[in-house]
Amino acid sequence: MVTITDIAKACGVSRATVSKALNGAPDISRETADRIRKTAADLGYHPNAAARALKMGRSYNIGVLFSDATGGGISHEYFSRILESVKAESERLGYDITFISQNIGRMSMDYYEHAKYRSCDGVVIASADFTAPEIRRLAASEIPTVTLDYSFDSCSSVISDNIRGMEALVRFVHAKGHRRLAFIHGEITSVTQKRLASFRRTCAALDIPVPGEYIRPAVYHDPRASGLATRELLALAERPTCIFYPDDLSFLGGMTELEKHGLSIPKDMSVVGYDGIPLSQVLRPRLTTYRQDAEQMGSEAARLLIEQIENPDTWLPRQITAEGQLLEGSTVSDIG
Amino acid sequence: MVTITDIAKACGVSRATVSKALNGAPDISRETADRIRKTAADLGYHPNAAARALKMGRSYNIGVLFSDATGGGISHEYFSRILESVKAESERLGYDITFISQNIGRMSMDYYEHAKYRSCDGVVIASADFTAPEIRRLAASEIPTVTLDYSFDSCSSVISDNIRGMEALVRFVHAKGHRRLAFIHGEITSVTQKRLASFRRTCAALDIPVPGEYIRPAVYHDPRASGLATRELLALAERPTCIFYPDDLSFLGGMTELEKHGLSIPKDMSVVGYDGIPLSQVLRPRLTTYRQDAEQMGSEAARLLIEQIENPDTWLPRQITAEGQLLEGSTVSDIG
DNA sequence: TTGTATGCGTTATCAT
DNA sequence: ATGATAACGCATACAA
Repeated sequence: MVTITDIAKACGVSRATVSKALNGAPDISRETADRIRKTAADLGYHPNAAARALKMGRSYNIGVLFSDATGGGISHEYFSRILESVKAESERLGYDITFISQNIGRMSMDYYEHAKYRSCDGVVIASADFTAPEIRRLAASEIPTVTLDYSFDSCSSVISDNIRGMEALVRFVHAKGHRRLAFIHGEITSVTQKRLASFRRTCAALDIPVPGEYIRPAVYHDPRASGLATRELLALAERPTCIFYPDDLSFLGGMTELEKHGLSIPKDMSVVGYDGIPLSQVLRPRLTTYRQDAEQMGSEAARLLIEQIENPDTWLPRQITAEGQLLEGSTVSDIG
Repeated sequence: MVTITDIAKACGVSRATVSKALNGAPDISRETADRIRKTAADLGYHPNAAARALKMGRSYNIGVLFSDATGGGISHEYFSRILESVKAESERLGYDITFISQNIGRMSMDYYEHAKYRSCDGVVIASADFTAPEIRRLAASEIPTVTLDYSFDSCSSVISDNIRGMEALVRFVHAKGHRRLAFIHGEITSVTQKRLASFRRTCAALDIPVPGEYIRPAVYHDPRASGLATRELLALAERPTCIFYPDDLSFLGGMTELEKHGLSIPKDMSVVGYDGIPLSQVLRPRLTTYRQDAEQMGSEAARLLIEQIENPDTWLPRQITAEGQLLEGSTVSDIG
């Protein structure tokens, strides 16, 4: 490994001078600086992140938190796209990313401790149980933190606009003449609560009654659970005319169930999804759904975080809502 | 931040003693060790990874390489599942993972340099252009490296058994009576070459002729490209009776195109996919495909790498092939 | 069994 | 404009 000492020797200067030259300090002569930089390049020098982190207390490393337990695993398209754009934007701005977890090996630490252990300059909480004390501890700590799809008032956050997204879907379906809307929802999280509340509120505003039996619990990204909920809805004395699914993937479970009953979409039953993953748009009929802009959310989160890291004095928490977009497929019939 | 110095003061011993006690050195008395460990816990002590890495030359951090450019981005289900299991297994064994890339911020370094910069103990190359010089440099370096779906003879690797997988699919289709098989393939990579070679070889073994026009190029995970290829196949004077798609997701593009032509699956056209993602099994009809065990591959890769890191002396490169499994859906008609 | 001394690679302070 | 020196937190060879 080539270190500043090697460069110092090669150039016949002190290590201090090398360090300054490499970091563009103003008190080094033009020529010396150039000579040092050239030698560094020739020797293939690159700084040692550990030494730098130790000395400066800055690691240029940001932690990313996916608490898999909560069902928001990396392998779900929505989250993996967020991860990908957080990664891309962070790297563009000079930061690496490391996953933060609990229980690394046999030493147990919570998220906050793990982030400290790795000297993370900041943390992005992408998916987690935000009510858990370990998460709250991290969010309340001195480590700059940005949350996605949830907001603590002490942290910046990027929120997908679930309220408006759900409202747009309900209004669209209403405009097509539907008055019996069933809603299958995922695990109760703040996102779920927002969508459900928005669903109810919009229905109320449009004078659509929502019988209790039209609201069914299921699980995000679990076609089987939504298939089951679909079956229950179909068993009702008065069936809904349109079913809202927790997400696009879950809809596939419903699709199967509807086919089993010999019902065709949208002739016999209308459906809408949520997320707007690419898959939803290659299905036939194209799924009517609401697209969340995961890419934008990820890069926005990275930018917010790094801005805070680099300007701790002028920083104030900001909430950014990422607007989505209604994708008008062909799964809602016009029964007006 | 609480350091060993704080503990040393609190316990009235030297820093060295604390360090030894905490690392379970054999030459510290039972009681002192216990006392020190208790104080450490009370004070909420956790080691500083940077200091430790600097001193020991070991970071307990492994680099993961996803060269997005090559189409193997994190957001493709196959890769995100590999990532997830690499992450889980690494954490279980006491290692964090950090993404390795080129051009971090404005300083440009190649993969090898990036890994050195972060003192990675080892690297998993999950998806990359293995012919690129930067990749070869990394693989040939002194940094322990494990590759997925490609093997350098100096590195351990975990390979999905594409040869056997494709053979299984061809034999299955053949047994159903099909003799006109079309093959749509992804970008030319070593994986693609293996599948294509296996396809051709198995067809030859079964006396199935493969006209050149039945082999069509497309792009992995791109339904549109496969849709196009499908259209070309349908335009042929003599249509195939079964189409092999590059992967399950790509099949969706073909599905759309077949529907446009009023062809139903599998009555008018049989199809098979590859990957066996969950989606393929909730579609109706269920897709006939070959499941790659991404979870096993990821955790196997992590284990191989860490084994090498921790036993550099006894280590020898190993190639592990991960067996998959034919998922017999209902998209291949019996025309025997 | 415990303590002393040293250095990992870097940056920052203060002299020169 | 440049250099000597200390310090970041930790682990280890060696001394006691």
